[in-house]
Amino acid sequence: MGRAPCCSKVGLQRGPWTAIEDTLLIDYIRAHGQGNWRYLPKKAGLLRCGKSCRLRWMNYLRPDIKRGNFTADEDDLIIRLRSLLGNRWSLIAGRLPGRTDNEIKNYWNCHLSKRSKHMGKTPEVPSTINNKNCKIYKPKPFRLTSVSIITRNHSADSSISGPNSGTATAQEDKGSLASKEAPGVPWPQAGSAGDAGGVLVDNNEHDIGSEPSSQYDPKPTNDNKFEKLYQEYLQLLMADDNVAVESLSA
DNA sequence: AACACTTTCAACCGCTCTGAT
DNA sequence: AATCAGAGCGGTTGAAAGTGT
Repeated sequence: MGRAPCCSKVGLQRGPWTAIEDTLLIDYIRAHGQGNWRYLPKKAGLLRCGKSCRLRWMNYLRPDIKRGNFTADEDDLIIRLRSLLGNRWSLIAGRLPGRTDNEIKNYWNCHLSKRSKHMGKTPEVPSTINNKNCKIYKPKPFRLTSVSIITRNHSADSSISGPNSGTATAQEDKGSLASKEAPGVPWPQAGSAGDAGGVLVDNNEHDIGSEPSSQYDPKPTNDNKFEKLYQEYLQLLMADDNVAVESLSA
């Protein structure tokens, strides 16, 4: 499945972005919304490849990005989530409003990984996590299709993924900014599109969920069953500190 | 003040995914 | 079924900033 590079590097600007470039990108996205990254730079008058534009927007220019130091709570959450999810930074970012996967990844590499070592905790991901009646297998990341968007709060119409969800599908991205950041839909009330992962099994090791068959399996075999299990998984993830504690001490 | 070393983080790269044709 | 375009993810890089000597 060979394909050409995302852009011809000839004549394209690289390296740090200038204020003028930032302004061009912001203005364009404000007017036309994000998506179509391949053609966006041309239309916006930028000598950048689409990939570079997307990265700049996602990691730096987006209005909802939170700046400043990580709080102790965020530190704790990152450590716990990483112990559960591994280096799935986009999934982790989906649970930290205003933080980007890149930022969290950098923060982990610079601060938290060292701290974890100092504390004598092994940040490595356990193969399984025991909890009461079920285990959660280390989830494999997969991109979520529009079919499998499942919200954290069960609301029927809240299938709007947070703007922080780096795993939104191309289809979702083609929606306007306005639709994603609509008033009254405060991020992050809905589950991040990318954070649907994990497989639940019962104590007899029966797979009661749907083991993704490939690294990015987007299609649960049974939507209702999957949704129920996924909600359980989310509850465990969000509410049960023991999960993180056990996983760290495993 | 000047230099060396370390840390931080924005940006890039390569890969794999989904959806359309 | 095969191919391609568009997109997202995670690992890595390297320049700038910070710190120590």
